[in-house]
Amino acid sequence: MTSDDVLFRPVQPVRAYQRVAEQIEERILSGDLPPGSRLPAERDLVTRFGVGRSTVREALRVLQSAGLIRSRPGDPLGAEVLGVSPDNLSQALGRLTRSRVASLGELVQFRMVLEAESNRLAARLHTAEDLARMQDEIDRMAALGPAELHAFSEADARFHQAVAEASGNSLLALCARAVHEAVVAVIEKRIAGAADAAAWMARSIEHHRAVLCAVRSGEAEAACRLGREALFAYYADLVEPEARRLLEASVEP
Amino acid sequence: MTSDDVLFRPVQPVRAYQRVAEQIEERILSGDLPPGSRLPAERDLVTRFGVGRSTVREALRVLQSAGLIRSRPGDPLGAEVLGVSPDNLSQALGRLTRSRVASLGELVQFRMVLEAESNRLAARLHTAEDLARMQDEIDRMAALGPAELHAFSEADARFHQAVAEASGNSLLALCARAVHEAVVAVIEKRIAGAADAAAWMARSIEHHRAVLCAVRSGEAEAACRLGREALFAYYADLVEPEARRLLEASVEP
DNA sequence: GCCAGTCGACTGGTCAGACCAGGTGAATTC
DNA sequence: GAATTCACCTGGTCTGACCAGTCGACTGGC
Repeated sequence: MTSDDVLFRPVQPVRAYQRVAEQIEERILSGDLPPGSRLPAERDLVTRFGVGRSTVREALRVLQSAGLIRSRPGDPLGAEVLGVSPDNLSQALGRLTRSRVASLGELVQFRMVLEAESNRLAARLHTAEDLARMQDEIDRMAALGPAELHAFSEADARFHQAVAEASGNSLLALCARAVHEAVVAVIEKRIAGAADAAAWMARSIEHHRAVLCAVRSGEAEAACRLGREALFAYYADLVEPEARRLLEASVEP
Repeated sequence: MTSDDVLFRPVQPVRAYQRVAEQIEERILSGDLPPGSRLPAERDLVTRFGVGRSTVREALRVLQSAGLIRSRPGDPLGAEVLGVSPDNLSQALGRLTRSRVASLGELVQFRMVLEAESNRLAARLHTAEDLARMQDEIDRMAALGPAELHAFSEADARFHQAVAEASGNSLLALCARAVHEAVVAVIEKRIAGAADAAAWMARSIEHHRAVLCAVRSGEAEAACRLGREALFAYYADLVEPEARRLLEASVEP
């Protein structure tokens, strides 16, 4: 009796650089090499692992492209351990959209899902500090003039970030941020050409106040619905026409 | 008047391997190098880019670790272009959980969000082929004995994959798969030690039938709720006790 | 004594050349 | 015609070298 119908699995050769990268990654993920600590110099690693320098360097490149370490030429302390960051996540999402595997419509719909759920959970699990952070960002947005669109958009991002973190799920928050970034990267130029920035900003502030109100009073479903509707209102006209149907399926009650 | 308060931004030197990697990545993402096509040999790239071989190799390592290409020693055709894959996504998610940035509870809750939304959208947008695929996988699961847990779990994954693809949002499907894989990677050993595999499998099939039924008849909210409840039922006892509160906030109506 | 400049010993980034094991396909042999 | 051999090319690895940049200790002048 075998729980699998394959007795032997095909085994692919493991490259030397891969084993080096795995060992170092294991040390980082296990917390043995905390963020801020330093790796030994490359020429040190060469003797420790018993491999050539190119092998060590390829391993370090892999770790660096995963955002786990950062190296700077001339640094006598060696490469710096960065720990796990969400940059890799947003990078992967960005690739998916740039390669047309995922369209802008799908990206926006995905953001609707994440933000709506963030709102719902935030309404149930928020703390007083969370509410204060959200209020702060709204105040900051309200204080900005129509020419400061970039700063406005950053405050907007921080507001949504605060909501996502209030949800208590850091994974949700990280993904929401990555998707937000990906959407902004795609759509930034289109939104900049919009006609009446002032009206758009006023409406946006209005919406954020409504969300905060729903979150504060614990109306989970209302907060959830508000998030969906707002994204639909902002982006429905910017996505591909055939993607509108997708978005409509998401907002329809 | 500047929309940014910084006139000059700090500029970090761009490494040679980075520019090489960017050029190749650009070609892949733009569709210029479709999946299945081949990159020139390394020694070719050396002359084309005018850099050393180690530089080319480090660039290829970065692309390979991002899942964009795959190289095999001795292949006279050169590295193979794989296109964008979700492997990178699930790898990043796995790192987040392994490094305790995200707990298992958060991972499961995130999966609840994605699957519930997949169910909801699938109920609204499914096609006849989608329904057939789901039915197929349920039949396959029902035909398996209690000893074939691994095959059962794979069919289960394919069922959820079919639902996610029926949602019409490929990004949602990719992320759902990545999260599913990450959950399985963490929890596989715990679930294998569960007492009555047969009862567990029967209950699982029952649940999948209920989801399919709701999707087929277009009951979006019911399908959504079923997804949440099922995940709660399966995993609530396996996550950290303090994470139960998170999950309860997700299922509570 | 203190500060500024110099210098040397590192660092990572890059290159060139070499060797190896493995795969391919054409030439060779039966 | 089929099986075998073999030259050639692939990616993987190692070595040794050089460069530019960084840092710290040393040394000069004030």
